[in-house]
Amino acid sequence: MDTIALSQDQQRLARMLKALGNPVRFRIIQFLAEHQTCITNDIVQSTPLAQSTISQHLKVLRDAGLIQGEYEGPATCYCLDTEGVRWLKNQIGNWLSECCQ
Amino acid sequence: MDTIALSQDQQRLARMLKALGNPVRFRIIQFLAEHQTCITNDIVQSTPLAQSTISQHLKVLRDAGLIQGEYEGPATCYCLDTEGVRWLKNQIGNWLSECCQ
DNA sequence: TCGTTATATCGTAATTATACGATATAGTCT
DNA sequence: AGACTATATCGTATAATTACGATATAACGA
Repeated sequence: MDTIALSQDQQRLARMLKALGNPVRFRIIQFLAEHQTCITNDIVQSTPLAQSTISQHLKVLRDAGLIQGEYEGPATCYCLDTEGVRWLKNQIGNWLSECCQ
Repeated sequence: MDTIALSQDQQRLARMLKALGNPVRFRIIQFLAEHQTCITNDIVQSTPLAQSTISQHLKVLRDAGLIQGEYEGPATCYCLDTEGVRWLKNQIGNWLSECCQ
């Protein structure tokens, strides 16, 4: 599957899906959806995992374009990347439309 | 994230997303969508990967409920699990509907 | 029954992901 | 400047994934 590569969009989509495929990251997205916006520590507090671990997961989600983070004083304020999430939902919505409804 | 576990549906969803997050498996799904139905060897031929590798990927997709396979003589005939794909598309469609469109 | 064909599974090596503690960085307040 | 707070990054151990070749399984035809 190296010769028959994915398109740019498909690569982006696969990247997002992979990011979401991890249960911890999936929960982080849910958490952000419920809380609109919050700092890293809020997310850390909601889990039994170490701060460094969560920070790592946040990076993956950020790189995938699913969340955004901006500095607020010493903290980082995270929220969903609604643009990215919408794009993802759109892609999946149109995906395999010929065969699966 | 062990204490605050995912629901049954969310686990199933995450499992599907993880399966699709791999570029090889993503291409297999595309291939099946284009060819409707085909045997393992057709998929193997379309890639530079070994037969055993593809077989392994097919198992992951099958376990995730994204494809179905049934024996046709010595071969296995694969096709999309339209039920599963539709469920996935539905889940993503309704997902985060409050915040993202 | 004995090949032949098509897959699945096994054993295993190499890579990637996941988790942690320790440390670095950067803003804030005194 | 110095202490405090919140995060990110580094180094590293462990686990999971991905790939391969070799082998097992199961149907089919001579």
